[in-house]
Amino acid sequence: MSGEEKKRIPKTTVYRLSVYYRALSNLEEEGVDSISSADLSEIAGFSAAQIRKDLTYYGQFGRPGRGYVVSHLKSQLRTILGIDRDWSVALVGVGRLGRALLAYKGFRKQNFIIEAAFDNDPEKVGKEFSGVRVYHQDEMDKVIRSKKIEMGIVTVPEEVAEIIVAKLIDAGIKAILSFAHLPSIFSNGIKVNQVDLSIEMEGLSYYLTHSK
Amino acid sequence: MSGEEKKRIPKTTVYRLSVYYRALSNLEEEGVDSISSADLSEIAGFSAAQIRKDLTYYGQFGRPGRGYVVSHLKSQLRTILGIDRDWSVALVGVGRLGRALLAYKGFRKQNFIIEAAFDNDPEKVGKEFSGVRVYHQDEMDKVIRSKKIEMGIVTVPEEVAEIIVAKLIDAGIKAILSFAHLPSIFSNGIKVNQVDLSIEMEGLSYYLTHSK
DNA sequence: CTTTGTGAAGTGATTCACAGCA
DNA sequence: TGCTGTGAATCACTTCACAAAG
Repeated sequence: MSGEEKKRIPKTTVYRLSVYYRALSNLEEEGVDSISSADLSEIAGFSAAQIRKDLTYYGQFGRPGRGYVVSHLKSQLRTILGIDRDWSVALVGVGRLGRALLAYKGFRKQNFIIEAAFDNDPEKVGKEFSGVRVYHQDEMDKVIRSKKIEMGIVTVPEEVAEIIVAKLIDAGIKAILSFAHLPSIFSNGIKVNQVDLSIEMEGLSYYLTHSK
Repeated sequence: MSGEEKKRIPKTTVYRLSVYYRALSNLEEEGVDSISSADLSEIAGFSAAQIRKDLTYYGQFGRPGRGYVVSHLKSQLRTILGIDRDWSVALVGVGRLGRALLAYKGFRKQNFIIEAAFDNDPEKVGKEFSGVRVYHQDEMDKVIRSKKIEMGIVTVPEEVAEIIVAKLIDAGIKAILSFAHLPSIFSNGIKVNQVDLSIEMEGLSYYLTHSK
């Protein structure tokens, strides 16, 4: 009754917002405090009209004759993109790649906080890697629910990836980043992001990672 | 004079072909040898008409009344997607994440062969990790050219990522997968894939990884 | 004068629906 | 009968162009 949508937002708009966000972050570091859609267009690689249209789906952030205030627009985009808060994450599979990702600072920088890791190797259970405690896989459901974890990173061998993903979904997780191949479809509306090197060169071009 | 295009192929078609390819791989493992666009639609999550349209941009692979032969279509897609041959890859930054990726078997499975690694730490130069020789970063240009390497994986700290990417481009590399944040635009027509955790949940949805 | 925000126009992508083949 | 391949129709997205605001 109340939540009425105004306009149809194109599917690719949110992706472009993330590009604008990154461009603005760079501009802010360079000390630029205001920018026009025309100038942002040069940096972000989308047309000025496109940028203005994308932004006005969410509000009026600019001022005619002046352009957009970098810090203000950036913070608006943080809210729109949902990166204005922390996301709690669990990592399953504390192998070589798993441990590297636990140590990888990039996640934390983007407000993804890894709260727990899981493995079925008794050697690893109870230990900490990069400050993250490893639990046994049997405890997945319990720990994920009690810590209210929202997202899972899957770095287990391909053979078991599908089972792990099913377990994560059962535990109520809302998004998954998988480094193993998975069947394309999980029905429950869960998004599985698959990190999967594909090709983006010589005229060929498809997404290296995609989401369904 | 000779290379005349027939039809305009939508930008997202190639991405969808990669989804079809993965679905077909699973079907082949399950012993399915023939499938209709309607059934593939169920698995791949795109409409049957969409699937037929996408495929006919590249040829006529099906038979009326019968559908598509899984093994045949799969091999056609391999060719279209450019994954019917090996791609030679260099990895720059033999840190924790770099070594994990060197050990990661997923790349080789997709015909990405890591031919060389680079680091500026004298301790690492000359050593091998997972069978890959580490060279000094000063040798990047020479090694990449002599081994005819086409793609680079960047796992260096964020501060130097931009310089490394510039060097790779100078060395003639055609595609880059970067785990560090980078400015949005590299002009030379090089594709930079940035692995960059973003959000794909609760109505929010943008690409975890994107390419420009 | 500069630049936003936005309806209208134009372009591009998807779905429809069916002729034709197996 | 079953299903592909494809023009035509529909739907979605982007660009144009300009009124209004600073």
